[in-house]
Amino acid sequence: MSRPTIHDVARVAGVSLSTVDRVLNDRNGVRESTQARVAQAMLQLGYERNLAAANLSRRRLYRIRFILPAGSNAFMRGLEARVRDRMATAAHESTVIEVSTVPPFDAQALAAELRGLDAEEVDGVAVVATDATAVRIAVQDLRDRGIAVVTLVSDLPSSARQHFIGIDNVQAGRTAASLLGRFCRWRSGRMALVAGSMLVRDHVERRLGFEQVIRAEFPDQTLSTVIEGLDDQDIVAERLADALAGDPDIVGVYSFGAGNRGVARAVSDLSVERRPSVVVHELTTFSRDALIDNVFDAVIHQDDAREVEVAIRTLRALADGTPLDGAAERIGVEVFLRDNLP
Amino acid sequence: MSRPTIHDVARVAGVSLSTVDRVLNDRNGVRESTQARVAQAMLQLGYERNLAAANLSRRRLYRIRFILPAGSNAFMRGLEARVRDRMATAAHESTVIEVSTVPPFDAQALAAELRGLDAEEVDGVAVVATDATAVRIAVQDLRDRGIAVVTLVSDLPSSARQHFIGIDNVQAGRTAASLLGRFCRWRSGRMALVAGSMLVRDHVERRLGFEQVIRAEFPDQTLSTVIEGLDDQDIVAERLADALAGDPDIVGVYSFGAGNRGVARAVSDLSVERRPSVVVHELTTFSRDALIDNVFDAVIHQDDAREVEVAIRTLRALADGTPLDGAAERIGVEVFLRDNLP
DNA sequence: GCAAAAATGATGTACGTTAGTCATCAGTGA
DNA sequence: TCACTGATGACTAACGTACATCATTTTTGC
Repeated sequence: MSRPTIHDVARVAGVSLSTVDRVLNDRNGVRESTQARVAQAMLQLGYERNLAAANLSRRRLYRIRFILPAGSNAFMRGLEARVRDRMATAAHESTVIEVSTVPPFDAQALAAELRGLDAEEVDGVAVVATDATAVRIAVQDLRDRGIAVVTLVSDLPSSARQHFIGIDNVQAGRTAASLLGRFCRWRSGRMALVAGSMLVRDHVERRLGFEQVIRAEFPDQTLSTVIEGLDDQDIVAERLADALAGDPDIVGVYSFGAGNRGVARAVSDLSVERRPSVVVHELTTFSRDALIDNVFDAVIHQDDAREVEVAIRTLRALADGTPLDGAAERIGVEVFLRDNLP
Repeated sequence: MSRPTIHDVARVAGVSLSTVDRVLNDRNGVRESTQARVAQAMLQLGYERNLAAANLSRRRLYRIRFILPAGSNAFMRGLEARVRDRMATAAHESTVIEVSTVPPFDAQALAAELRGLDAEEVDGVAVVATDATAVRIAVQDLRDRGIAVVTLVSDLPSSARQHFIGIDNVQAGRTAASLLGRFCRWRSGRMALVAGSMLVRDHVERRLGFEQVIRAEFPDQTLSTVIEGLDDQDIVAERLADALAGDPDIVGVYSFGAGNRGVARAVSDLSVERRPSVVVHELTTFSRDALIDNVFDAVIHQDDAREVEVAIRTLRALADGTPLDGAAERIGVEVFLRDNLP
């Protein structure tokens, strides 16, 4: 009928409620043989603890900390906004969310912030990682202190983080190439790449993926050198305009850093026939408009609201040892054209 | 500090717990003036009922019924599998999921099934709607009896259903056109359309969206007549092969019904240079492989697992009158290329 | 001003679990 | 046999809410 309770388990195992409780919350002072009996009863009944009741009783709070880079990066500020949007709802689910920001690209600052976290105050951390050894050590330390850690948006490979929540950037680059390659299949030429800074791992990966696919599958297309736009729209506009002016064979542009406005300016200056196909990253009000105006052809996107949601769910699941469905929580590389905009 | 409880509300309003309870669960026998005092206290404290505790106390079960078309439609069987996958997890969230199937395209049978639902046994229904008046009436009737209704995958416009959970099929068609138009921008020709049956609303909408965009934005491309494949791969293969043989100018194929295998067979027979760009619907193991083999260029997809998830969340929210975030629950038109496959 | 009716309070039990205290009992070693 | 230890049981209060019962107060109609 309805789900079995600890009472049922106690009855079936022939022990008292207290003993079941002792086993369940593995407190000490239970003989192995009776532990086994209780475990057997649970198995037999298919007992599963009622988390809602348990949390009510122990007044559990899930305390989650998001650590994001400070600064003017539009994506990060959007992400922070999503986190803050989520706070109110989280309260209903007895989870307290806090956000802190650290100087971007500063591994020491990030490591220090992580070190400052206390297991008495935080159950889990979602961190936009800067890839450095100091950070890896800090993460390991957090785990040792019993704090769950997931990386968000930007991963920290071969560290002690329990999950990575974000897109596969190589795949993103491949997807862009797959699109641009097809867009330009019947007019071959050169593909221009616009990066933010090649010092950022994400950008390196996107480029890698892009070049892989263009080389392997679209041999008619050649790659021009990478334009470093430093995530600044004016610099992007200027350098890309130069490139386009200097090379009339550029039929495709893939911009995988910030500075979409700069890309749009440089492209719009060209006559419609000479315009390259353009793929950029991150759907924003601006890139959205550019899609609608047919200045951009496609936008590669990661759903930040979903990333936040998944981070919270993952950390909660880690906190109470619940299994979670990896496939369902996957963050995919999304493709937006002007016609499937949300 | 922590969230206020009914005790706090009672204290602040200067009434007893019983009275707060009466107001909260609007039982009768409370003077308007004191109702107002209690409401005022709640407002002042920002009281919000602890759903977990309430549900525990009243042993609430959310009873949800999915009603899907029977038959061999692969998408529907996949959807059903997703629902069944979700059942186990749902038990932990005190929700009981049931599935029933009805003969496809049979409005009377569906209406009868809906009529047979009892509010004593079901709180909410997620139904893949067949578009007919009988069904509309049955839905209105369900609502009158206090049962929540959402439509899934296929909508029932201007009915009493509270939400539609699925993709916008016009948008899906537009997206396909946007892709194919770009894929074939530099080699203009004819676009072939492969439908299942034009009697199904979804297919009509997809075609509509597709033609809109091709006409408006890709005037170089012309549309060939629609091939009706009747969702049968052999028929699709034969008719499409005929069309391709008869018209060497076909540069793009958009198939928006079932029968992807047939599309693949017809296309694969052509030499690589003569092959059109191909966009189809629904990511399955087959269409996935076809993407990888470069037989299909893109797949338009709706995430069935997500649809199930959202349906459950929506019905639960409707059951306890919680607001829900429309934007977050939106089902988007997804685009898959061989390089962003999950 | 009185009885009847309506509104409110007081109290207890329940939901399934956590967590504590204290008592009991069996087995241990000396 | 004694004192001691470890395992177990019995009981209680609590988490925040729902719901029922009965007693008490206030309001209403006359």
